[in-house]
Amino acid sequence: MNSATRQKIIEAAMELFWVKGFQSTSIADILSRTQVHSGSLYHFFPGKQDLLVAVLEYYRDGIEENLLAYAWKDVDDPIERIFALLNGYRIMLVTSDFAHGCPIGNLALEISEPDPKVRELIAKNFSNWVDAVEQCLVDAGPRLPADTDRKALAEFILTIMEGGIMQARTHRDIALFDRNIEVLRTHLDLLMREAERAIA
Amino acid sequence: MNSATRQKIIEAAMELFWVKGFQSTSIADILSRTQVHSGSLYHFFPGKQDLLVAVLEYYRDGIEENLLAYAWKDVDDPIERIFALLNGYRIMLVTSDFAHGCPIGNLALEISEPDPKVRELIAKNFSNWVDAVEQCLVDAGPRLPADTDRKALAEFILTIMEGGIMQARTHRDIALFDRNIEVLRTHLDLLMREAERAIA
DNA sequence: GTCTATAAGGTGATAGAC
DNA sequence: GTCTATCACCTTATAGAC
Repeated sequence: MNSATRQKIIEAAMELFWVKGFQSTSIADILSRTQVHSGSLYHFFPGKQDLLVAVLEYYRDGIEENLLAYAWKDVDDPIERIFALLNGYRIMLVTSDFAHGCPIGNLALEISEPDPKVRELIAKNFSNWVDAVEQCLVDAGPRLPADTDRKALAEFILTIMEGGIMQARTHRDIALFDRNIEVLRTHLDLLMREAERAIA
Repeated sequence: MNSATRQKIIEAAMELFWVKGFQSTSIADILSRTQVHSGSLYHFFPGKQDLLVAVLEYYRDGIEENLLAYAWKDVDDPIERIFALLNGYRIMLVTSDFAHGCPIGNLALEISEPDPKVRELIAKNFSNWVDAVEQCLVDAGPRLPADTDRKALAEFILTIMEGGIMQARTHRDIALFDRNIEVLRTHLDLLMREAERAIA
């Protein structure tokens, strides 16, 4: 069942979990931001954990239209799509003055003893992201060496995004992120050069 | 000023922050684990934040003897020292059944509005780690291309460590970490091959 | 430096009228 | 579905004797 109130709660919780984290966001924070009252919130969500689950489901269901469609609307080249996606996170870091990191990555490290449902939803969010990047690498076809493990490389790219955000936020310096992306660029260039050599 | 009680508190807090996170660790948790009473704890640490600062200073001051000396005691080759260091985190993940991630990385993402002292200490812990890896890359000398930015590459390696741990913990599957390290290995191999070609 | 007792406020969650 | 009122608990932190 869906309703405007329910949706409003999810979106407020999403924003607050993103910026403050799950533990540091109180139910009172969400109530005051939404102008919803406690009774309504608990009508939709039996507990705070259930709200977290709903937020993670919302991310999971929206990756295509909220993230990928936006990042890729002007980019067709599969390799450049990867960098366009990464650049989306860069813009988010800069425009939020480092308040917004990766919402999933934050939760992944914060939730130490997650109930299985939460952990699996975080994992699913990661693997959907990895699948999308893997598809780019598959679409790059013979530009990469034939024996390149494209899934492993896609996981590697998620790792770089997460680690790059972590370092950039900690130092409050986007150059950390940029240098990480540059090294990734070097790596892909080296792979593509290898592939060219194999053909020649 | 230092005392056995103070040290006992720091070590308990370190372990608890590591496993449960900072917010989720209560003062009562620390008191019950140490058998110290509230009055003593607040005698040494005016507030919970000050305890966090002390823990981060403890990490910062111990990186050489608690982390590097151990990881490198049987390894001299500078490139292999990097993989030995990374393997230390791998062992930690496996032996703790994914309870222990990177203590600094966890805090880096959990603390959203850190007071400046906390953020700077986290940054210092990161940069000390990066400096150590950078030194390995410098020591690798001509095995890497002359124009390789060794600082940027060291930052990249920290990123991979952090992102690899994040993914492995989320999926509760060490293979995620291993595949990340394998791609890094490929990257360094490609760089070393480039360097050889430049000489020839 | 350590102990006991306790304060002051925030937390997630509930009851029950409407 | 929404509102008000409120509970029971846990949190960080303090007071003051020893």
